[in-house]
Amino acid sequence: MPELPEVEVHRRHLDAWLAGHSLVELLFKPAGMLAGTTPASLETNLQGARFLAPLRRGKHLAVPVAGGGALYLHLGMTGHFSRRQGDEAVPRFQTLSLHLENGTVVDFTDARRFSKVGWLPDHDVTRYAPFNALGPDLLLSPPSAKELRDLLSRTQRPLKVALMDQGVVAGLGNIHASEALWRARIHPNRLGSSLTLVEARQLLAGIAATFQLVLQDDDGETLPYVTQGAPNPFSVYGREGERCARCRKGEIERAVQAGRSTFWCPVCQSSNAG
DNA sequence: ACCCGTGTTCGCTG
DNA sequence: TCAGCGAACACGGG
Repeated sequence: MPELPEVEVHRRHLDAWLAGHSLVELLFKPAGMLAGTTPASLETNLQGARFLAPLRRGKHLAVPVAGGGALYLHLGMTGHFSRRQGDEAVPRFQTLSLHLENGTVVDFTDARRFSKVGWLPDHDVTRYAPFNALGPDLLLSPPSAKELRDLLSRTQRPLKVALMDQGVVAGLGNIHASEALWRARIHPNRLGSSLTLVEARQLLAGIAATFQLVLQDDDGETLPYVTQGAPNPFSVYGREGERCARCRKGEIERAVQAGRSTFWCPVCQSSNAG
């Protein structure tokens, strides 16, 4: 369930579950593979591996292994990690299972199978694709307002679309891009090149706040996503036709940009809709 | 049965 | 070169 904050929650889980532990058995049902990785090469490289502290950049994860190299993971649309004891049933949608020396098993499940798994040849994963193509990580090393404005000023695309380009800034997906723009009171259709310094500052605050909604709510298992049957935790996402919770005047609108649904309040976010 | 979808990539067109 | 569009990937859920 992955945009940056959800992936960060998964990284914390992997840190608690994997770091310092060794692999005794690998079960792998090939889903998407990182270019250059084959199932056989992954199994060879992971044989008996001892895992170190996992790292995240944007929505990408890497778990370095003692002695060199790292397991690469991307959750796609529906990737999820869970943990069980070795004698418990294999979860539905399993794509990867890491059996550890302490008797626990860490499973990677992915119903929709858009996830990717791979092997990176070095601990310095940022040297390699896909890490080397990412813009600044919006949680770990967020740009300054000026840097963000400069990054966005290079494009004539709508802000919502530019913000989702992982090469511009890394971590925002379809939900949090709409949410952050709503918090910053900026219309999603504004061109990246039109963003002012003040607006860039508002946008950074909006991004931080929208991420915080997920990170502070981390109870270890459930993440606030709309598809879980829980009430929609978001302010505009999935709320087309509803009254804006902030101004109580606008009715949330929905439009498709770059093939993805964008939601916004036409009253709060009216600035130069362009 | 139909439509939608948290991500990413590729090909085509203007 | 850039931007926009549609499709593709594969499958569950409303």
